[in-house]
Amino acid sequence: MFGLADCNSFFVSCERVFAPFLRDKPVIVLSNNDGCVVSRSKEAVALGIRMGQPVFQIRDLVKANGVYVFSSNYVLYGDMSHRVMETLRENVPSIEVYSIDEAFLDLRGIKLSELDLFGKDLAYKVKRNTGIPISVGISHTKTLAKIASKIAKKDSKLHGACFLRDEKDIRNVLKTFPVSEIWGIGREYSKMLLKNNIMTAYDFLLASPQWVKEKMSIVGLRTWRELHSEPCISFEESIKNKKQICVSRSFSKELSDIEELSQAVATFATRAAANLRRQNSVCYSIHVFILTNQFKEGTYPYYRNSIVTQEFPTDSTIKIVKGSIEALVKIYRKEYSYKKAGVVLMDISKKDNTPSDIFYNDEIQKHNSLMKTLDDINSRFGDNTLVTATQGVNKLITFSNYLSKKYTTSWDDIIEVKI
DNA sequence: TCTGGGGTCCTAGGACCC
DNA sequence: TCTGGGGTCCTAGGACCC
Repeated sequence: MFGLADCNSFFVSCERVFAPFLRDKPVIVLSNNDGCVVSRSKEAVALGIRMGQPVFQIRDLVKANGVYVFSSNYVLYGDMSHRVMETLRENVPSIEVYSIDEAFLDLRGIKLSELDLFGKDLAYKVKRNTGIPISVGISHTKTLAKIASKIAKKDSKLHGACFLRDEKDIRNVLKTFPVSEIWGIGREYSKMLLKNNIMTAYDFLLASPQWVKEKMSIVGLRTWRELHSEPCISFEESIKNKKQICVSRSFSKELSDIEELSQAVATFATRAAANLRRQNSVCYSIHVFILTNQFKEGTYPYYRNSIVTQEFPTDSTIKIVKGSIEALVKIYRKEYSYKKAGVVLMDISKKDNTPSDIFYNDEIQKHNSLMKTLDDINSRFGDNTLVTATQGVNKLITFSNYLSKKYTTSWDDIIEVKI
């Protein structure tokens, strides 16, 4: 049996832990730059606020209904996520962390007859230990467990957990479950299925496997089989290394100066390089992209990207910053103003697998020890203690006008809260 | 000038997830 | 005025090789 533990309105729930009066109030959390809605409380959903909706479209609604608004506080959410995962880990043989607010559960060793109660108890423990409400779904496959957790979320009588076991029960649930809400079926496939008169998960179940494969490739077929209780997606205990590492941001104002743009790109490159070293990998290619404001009327969006490939694979911030600036210079045109930029590291491999003679190279050895020192200092004294000269000392300008405190990780904020 | 059959690798684009 | 950021996988088509 597969379990799925899914935090309810995770970012909103994190804010509520430290501001309990927000319980039962409409609350939303915004994306970077306070651009879009990325988390909504039940009450906010009821007001018709959509996931991903741009904030400026709902200004009046927010004002009229006293919706509480937060900028995203990733330091807080990351720490709270960690706490939730710890409680899960203490209670099951192993977990697969699937995203910041979700984990699949390995339920080996728990009797079938006790699983439903076990799920409810797990939800209770997580709420008690962390303050975060979760929904637990349990069934024969990951896809069905996902559905079960959604059922648990919708029906408060289930007390946080739903166990889908018998074939007959599963079919009854699928009959009322919209096909568009199935894990693995997104907007495009939903449209196609609806056109073919497939509205519910049960309708999809009845489609022929040949038809599903023809229309949705083997990925769609896998979903179909999972709904038939045949496990196709396995439990992945270990965290896999990333095959590409991307750091990108929109700017709060448009940038046209190459100096400003270089500082931003150098900052992205620096973060990406640190992530690369954290997973003990090296990369060959550095991909940089820039784009103008795609929403501006009367102008064509300008998008350019370029890739710089290194002679030897590297994890050095210095080399990666240098490469990304080289790439930027190739695509930069001074007549445009840019709204967004990003750096993607590609052709990633494990550092240990790199032919060792490369690392006898003096220069690379120097970079290795320099990067180790840089990482040590930045982890002790904060991320921007040491930076490259290209990056400059100016912080990236982004909006976050509704930021809460770093309640769980910053001494200053903790002291302030106590007072 | 036209003519075959098979294989691999790479890339772009499209779908999906949170 | 204001529109997020970070990933994965699959497929089709082209280049290239023998």
